[in-house]
Amino acid sequence: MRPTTKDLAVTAGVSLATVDRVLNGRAGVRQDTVDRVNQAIEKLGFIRNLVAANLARNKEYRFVFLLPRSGDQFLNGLLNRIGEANLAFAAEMIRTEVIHIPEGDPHQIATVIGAIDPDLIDGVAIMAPESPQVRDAKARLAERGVVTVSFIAGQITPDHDDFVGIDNHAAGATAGRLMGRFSAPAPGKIMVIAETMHARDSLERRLGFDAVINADYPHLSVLPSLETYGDAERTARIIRTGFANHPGITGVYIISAEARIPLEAVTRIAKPRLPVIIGHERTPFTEAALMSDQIDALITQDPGHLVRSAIRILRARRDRREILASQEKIRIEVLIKENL
Amino acid sequence: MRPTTKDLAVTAGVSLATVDRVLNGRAGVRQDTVDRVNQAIEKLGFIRNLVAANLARNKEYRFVFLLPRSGDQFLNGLLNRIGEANLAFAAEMIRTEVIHIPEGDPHQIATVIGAIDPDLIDGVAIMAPESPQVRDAKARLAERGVVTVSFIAGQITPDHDDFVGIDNHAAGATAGRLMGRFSAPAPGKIMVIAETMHARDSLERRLGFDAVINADYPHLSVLPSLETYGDAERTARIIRTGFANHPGITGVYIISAEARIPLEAVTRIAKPRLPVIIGHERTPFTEAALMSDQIDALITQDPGHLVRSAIRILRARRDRREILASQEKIRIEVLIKENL
DNA sequence: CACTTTTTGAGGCACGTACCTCAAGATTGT
DNA sequence: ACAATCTTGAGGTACGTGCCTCAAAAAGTG
Repeated sequence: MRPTTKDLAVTAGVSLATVDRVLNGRAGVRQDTVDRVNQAIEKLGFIRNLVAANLARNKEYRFVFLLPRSGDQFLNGLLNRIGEANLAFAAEMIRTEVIHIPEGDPHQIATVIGAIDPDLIDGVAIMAPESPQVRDAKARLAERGVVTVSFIAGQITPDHDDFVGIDNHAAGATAGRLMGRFSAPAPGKIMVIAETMHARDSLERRLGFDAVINADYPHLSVLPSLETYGDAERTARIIRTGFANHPGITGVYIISAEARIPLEAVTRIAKPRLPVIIGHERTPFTEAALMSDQIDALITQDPGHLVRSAIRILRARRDRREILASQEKIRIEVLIKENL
Repeated sequence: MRPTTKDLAVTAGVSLATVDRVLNGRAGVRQDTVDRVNQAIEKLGFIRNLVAANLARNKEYRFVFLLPRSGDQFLNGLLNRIGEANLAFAAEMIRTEVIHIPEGDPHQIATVIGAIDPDLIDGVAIMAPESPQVRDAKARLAERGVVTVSFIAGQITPDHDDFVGIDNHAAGATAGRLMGRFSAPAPGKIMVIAETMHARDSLERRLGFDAVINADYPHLSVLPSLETYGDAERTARIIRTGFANHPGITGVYIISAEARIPLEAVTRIAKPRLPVIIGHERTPFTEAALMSDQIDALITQDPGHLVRSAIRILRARRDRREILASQEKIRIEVLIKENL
């Protein structure tokens, strides 16, 4: 049988009350008594029964995902996964909700973060671009006892806050490697399309991409990034101009999470179909594009894994428990038609 | 607050005892009473508090992984992950152990499975090649109340048993696609190396691989599979012979989970380094090979995910609970240097 | 020494569910 | 209408831990 607090008490030669004081870090226990209890823990291999502990606390974990409002397919996928996770974790007394934050304005985002009530919320997963305001708001939240994680986007991890998401430099490098290997060994130009290059994520992906291409595929030249600002008309215009100005384009790399608008434009404009097209994230649209050979590869991160990982980390931090790092590492996945 | 059994009793107009009878499927309750309780469950959105339920049952889940004895790196990785999972799941009253089974002989494997004591073990994850003996042994185990999953290798999923692992046909097809795209658009021969082609996994991978190559890369021809039987000397010999007999080999596909022996032989024998080498599974050796450009891509399945998924499925089946399918789908991962 | 302060023990109630017993009520068959 | 059977209620104990109170013991103070 697993040792219980009772066994601990007997082994350490103290009472249950003292064991409880030590286990929960309450004051008023002499150091050598603390040591005796810890030795007993060691000796018996005692593991606190979280099941019972949570029951006794009658605790419910209340977590919030702060996500941008935009309704693109990647975000919709995330929302679905959060809904699923809410069901799956219900049996473990974890409840999650989503709060949508206005895009762009760091002050507004900081305001929303500041409005989190520590009495109602235990932890927050924040998906927001890096900014001093957000950083400060998170720090204040942490002081008030709410744990936070940076979700997909956001800060370079400071020590007191975990990051859930992929290494975007490596993701870009992965795209670069595939672009290089999929391309013919002949000169060609690569068009790069992003929603905006003001986001750290896009920048890092671009850097990773360029690093690989420049190092190993010098016959390919990467054009300056085109920015769509999420606007379909603008996208069509700049892509059309791009192809007009740069004959010899053999590949396209779509950096942003919403590949639909750029890919549709490229498919319409570039005839015949370019040798290599690579994008990011799995959505109903990109999946279909992969199946119908409109795109060659996708670099993705699993939204379900992202969501569950964020929840697990929030809970672990809340309980001041260690996390199983290998489980929480978000993989950069390569998707082609065959392993969809 | 979450509704409890007490709320259920009040809403349904019955006693706690009756609620308990319905919830746990005990006999002796009239159908319309059952319906009333179920309506109350529906109405309140009652979710059984597993935390409390497991505590009350004072149950410990005892699961076993039946793994081949062989000490290759992939298996070692699995063992490590099982150890980790054992720690991570300890707080949830789940204990796992590993039993090694003799390789090869279906009768012996069936004997080991038959020796599982239903009073000591709640569930078993079995990694063993398909065979009638094993199938029967699993069926008998199921009758005695032990849940099972096929782990990585094994049976085509019958209805009463889950499969944890990747679709090997798709995995082979993925390898084929990468081989095709990474290769120059010129005639070439592909050497295929497997430990044995008697295992269903290898066969399926080969079929998937061939399907893609034949369909889309007719300039490549895939040679008959070489079988190493895990023997280093034999491996070196047949590979040497292979290269001697077939000039114009431009790629190698290593099917089996243990890529070390074949890859070392290929690296030693094929000079200059072949244009494309593709293998399976992430191990310390293949990781290093990827980093040092001895191999171009790996098709992998995450051992940690495999182990945790098997455990979650065993627990869910044990509790007669549904699983979250999207979480348990094992992805076919593509690993290159950049997304290691 | 008496006195204060700190440390410890003993015990109890709570969390939500499982599982048990016993008796009372309802329903059935004759 | 009777007994036999089925169904339900009431109440209890248990799981392992958290958290509380009160008193007793130990340690430290002057």
